Amino acid sequence: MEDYLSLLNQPQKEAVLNAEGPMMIVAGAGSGKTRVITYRIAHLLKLGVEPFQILALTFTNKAAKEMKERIATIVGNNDAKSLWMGTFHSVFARILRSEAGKLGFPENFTIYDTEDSKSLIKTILKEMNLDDKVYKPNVIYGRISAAKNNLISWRSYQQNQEAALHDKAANMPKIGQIFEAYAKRCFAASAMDFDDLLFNTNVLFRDHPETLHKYQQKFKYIMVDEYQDTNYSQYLIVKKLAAMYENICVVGDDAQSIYAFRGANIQNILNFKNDYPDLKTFLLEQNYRSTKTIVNAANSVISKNKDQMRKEVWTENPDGDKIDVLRAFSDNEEGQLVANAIFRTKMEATAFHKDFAILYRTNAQSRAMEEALRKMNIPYKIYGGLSFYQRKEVKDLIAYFRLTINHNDEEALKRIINYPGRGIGQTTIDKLIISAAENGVSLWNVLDQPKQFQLNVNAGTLAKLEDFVTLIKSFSVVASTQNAYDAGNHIAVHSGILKELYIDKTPEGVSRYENIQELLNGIKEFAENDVVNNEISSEQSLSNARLLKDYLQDIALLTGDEKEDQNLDKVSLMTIHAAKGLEFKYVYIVGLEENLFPSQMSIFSREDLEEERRLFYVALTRAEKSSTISYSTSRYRWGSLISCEPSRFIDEIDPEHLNFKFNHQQSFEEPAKGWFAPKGNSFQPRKTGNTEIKSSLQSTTKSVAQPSMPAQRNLKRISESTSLTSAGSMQETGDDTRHLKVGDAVEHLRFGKGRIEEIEGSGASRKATVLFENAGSKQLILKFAKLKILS
DNA sequence: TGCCCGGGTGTTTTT
DNA sequence: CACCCGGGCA
Repeated sequence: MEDYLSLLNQPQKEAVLNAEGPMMIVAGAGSGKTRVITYRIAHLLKLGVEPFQILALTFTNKAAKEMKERIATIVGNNDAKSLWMGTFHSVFARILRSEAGKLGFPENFTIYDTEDSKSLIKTILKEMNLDDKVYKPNVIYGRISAAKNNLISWRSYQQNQEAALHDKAANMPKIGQIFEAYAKRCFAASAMDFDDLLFNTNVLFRDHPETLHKYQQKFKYIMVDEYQDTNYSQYLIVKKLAAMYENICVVGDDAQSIYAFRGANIQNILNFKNDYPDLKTFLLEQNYRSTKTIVNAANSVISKNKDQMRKEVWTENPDGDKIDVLRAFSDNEEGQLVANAIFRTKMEATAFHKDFAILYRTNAQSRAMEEALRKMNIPYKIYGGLSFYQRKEVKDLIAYFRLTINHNDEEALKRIINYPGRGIGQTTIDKLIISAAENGVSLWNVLDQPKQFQLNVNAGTLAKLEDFVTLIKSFSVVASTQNAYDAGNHIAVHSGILKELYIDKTPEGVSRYENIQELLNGIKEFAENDVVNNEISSEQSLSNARLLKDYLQDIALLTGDEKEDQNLDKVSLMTIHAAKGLEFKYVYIVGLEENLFPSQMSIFSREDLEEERRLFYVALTRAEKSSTISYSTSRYRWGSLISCEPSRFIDEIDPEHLNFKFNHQQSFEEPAKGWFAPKGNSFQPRKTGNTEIKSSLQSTTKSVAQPSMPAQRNLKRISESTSLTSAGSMQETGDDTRHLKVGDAVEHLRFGKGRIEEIEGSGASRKATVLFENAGSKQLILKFAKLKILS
């Protein structure tokens, strides 16, 4: 710890030594940001600051964990553990727990994840008799989330002209009322969603100045990492907490702001100096990670952005290789090209698999990459996607835990009241929900005292409900008297979940059973660990055992598989967002196509496009030795083949850094001109061609094999493994409907004879409105409808 | 009450 | 294409 200053360059050193007052560290990509933060904390401790007086906020659990570990190696485990370091959400969830009473919440409140939130919204829509085709739960969730991130309560939302106009224009004028119902239901369920954790922290600090004061005094030194990604709600929390000492240090890079879509406000960092006139700014511009080629290429891209702080990232590292640009003719071929390149590079450079990463814009792109890697026996690991805690069986058991700890947890209750099946059907649940809503109480309240809340069910059902209540109550007793593992195990057994999964001997069922075992193992590990010491936690007042409720708090905000072994020698696959903060020797950025990267959602506004460009900047700068980019001229999207154009971002790289490699040995010949649909249009089916054969094969196999095939799963396997040479023509699936026009007579397998009234769309999404003689008017997607043409 | 089928819909990105 | 949902049927 003594000689850490010698490891730092001049601006880094200055930033580390500057302990007091407001400061901003603008850290270019690869400029040693984490090193500066960790050493700065070490330095504060050396100056005599107590670890529990330091608050360090990050955006991901991963970043927090990493930083804690690095600090531990410098200052030792004990000090590192006493630091208040974590994500915004986890730190303020912890504070909210100890202050919950002030907001009318119990200390054991539940944290709703996105799935819970959307499910609650759906329930509310049903109750309000709103069509979820018009009121899309996703959109509503987004609106409510955005409002909360801007500290707009449901009350102010309802009075907000702008919001009203927006919702009216979107044909959803009742979002304000849904918001209100949602907020009240969360409260009744003793639950907070992700945004509530920040929103309610703001409420706490606004309505309870003495509480705010307490934390202002406690946190003498505050650091915020990735400050460019803060939203208004987070911004205000930080500002209030720092108001007393103004020992606030924010670290970030405006060029790497990539979370505006979820409310992050890049202006927070661009305008930071307005809040603190005597702000000191430290610029970290020397890059230690990447080659000159990569640094300069990234600079040439980001210089196209208007909203940015002026800075010049540079490096003393060698020039390195140029950036290879690969072109493929299909998404599958793109996977092959990338897998081949990885294979070759690994051989030539004697590198490890873990030195490689494949980065993409959307998760859907991982499939083609996976397939190609698997074919070449290259081990890989996908980050993101469904995490362990989001699997159905894991969520089911955790729902039991949640309900055990917080009886009011509506989403947990709905999830398990009839799982495993105990004869409590949808009708009964609907009655429960209605009764609860009418009386303004939680579902549990109704369950617990059905007579008092006029629950109208027959005696048999009532007995089943009573059994369920008794079961959960018995779990609560166990959970408060036994440690987390014993309680968890007890619940897994007596809920019937373990048995249910044990009986299922399909591969999926076995895997589910194993997942439950793994979850229980995790709890065991947790229960056997020492209680972490911190002075606000309520844990101390209880015995030393770690209880189930402690476990729940621990995992509520975990997303990824945290305990993933970093030493596995595997190629990493992840979205660019997930790659932020990471580095790899060799990086492959795939899918550089217009409407994919940049995303089609972003190309209408400069701000959105600039965010995409920053995303590309982040991707490029992950690489140490080399970056490779690839694109495909066609790709499957929404089930149909579309043609693609290379991304504008390729053109934005200074061409002196690029090396176009367009050789094609391993795939089919370049198709003749006109094979693909003209620009922007969907691919028009033809009778020959790789992709077309494949899709008609699938429908053929399906219609032939269906009667004798028990499970759909088997069908899929067959269509995948059957040789392409056996492909049939399109005849069996219906006539060629490409020249179909209004007025034509057609026949449908199920609806019978009818006449075309209207045709819209093109390619795979081409739809026809058909008036059938007996079945009325239907809208059909021609690709799937299998119409027979009669006239 | 649970399964099968067809239709409809959706893809940014995450705590 | 893959997933979800609702309707129809056993």
